[in-house]
Amino acid sequence: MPELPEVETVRRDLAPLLVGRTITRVEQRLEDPHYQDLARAAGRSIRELRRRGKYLLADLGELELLGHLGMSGRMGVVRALPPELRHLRVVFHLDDGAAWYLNDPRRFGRLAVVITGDYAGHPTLAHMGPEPLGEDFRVGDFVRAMARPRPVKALLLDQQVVAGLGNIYVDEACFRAGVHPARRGLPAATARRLYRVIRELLALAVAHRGTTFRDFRDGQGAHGAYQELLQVYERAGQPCGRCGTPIVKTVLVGRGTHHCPGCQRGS
DNA sequence: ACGTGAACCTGCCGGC
DNA sequence: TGCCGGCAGGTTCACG
Repeated sequence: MPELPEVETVRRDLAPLLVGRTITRVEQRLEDPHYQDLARAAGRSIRELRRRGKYLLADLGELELLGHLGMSGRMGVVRALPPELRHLRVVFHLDDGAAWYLNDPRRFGRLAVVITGDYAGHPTLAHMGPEPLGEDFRVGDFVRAMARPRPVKALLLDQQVVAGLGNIYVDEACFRAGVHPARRGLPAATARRLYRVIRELLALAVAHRGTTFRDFRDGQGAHGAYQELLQVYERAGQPCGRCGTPIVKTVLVGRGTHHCPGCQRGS
């Protein structure tokens, strides 16, 4: 569940359970370079839980705990660890007796304790573009970025252009803006439309707690509702809600890509 | 320097 | 039923 709306949902759910707590013990269940210097978190208290793009950032004072869920990472805060979590990687035990865990079958997720603000070992975070729902996401910068001769899909997946978009929301944003994902060098008017769509789409998805696949539930037993609003993602063969043309699935920049041939022209 | 493709893992689903 | 290939919401590394 790891694009901006899903990570923001995790942040909002976990923050009240984590902020003000002290990490008493760090239990790393698997030796993996994806987990770095975690023992340094022991004895630290969590002052704030923030999000940057798809990263979670726990403020530990002079240190900072960076978290990324990868493709399959799930986090929760529980009184007792459920035995059905078959891929527990890391558990942070808290001073109130609760446990903050990362369960991650594919091990693409990352956790690292760093000096606050020192993202040298995390290039994506170090070069993260503007937050799409924030003030620093400027339409002028975005228009310039989208004028480059790369597929729109590649540019939107690039975290330096705008933070937090992934495969689902890129396809959905292209559909809503009527832009073919393989199109290159967008004119300014089209890029402006896409800019507006991205902000609206992500705000709506956050309000719906993101998109959940299959039967996933997070640590609180909740799940996202945005999947009911998906218009192209995972809808290959189904009629477009706008024009009725069947949605097509292709591969673009190495990712499964969904679009409506009727509404999205000009590849 | 920049861009694309493969690699990194495990689980699940559909087809034979 | 069982095996195999293909695919999955991301990032990073190796190449051209």
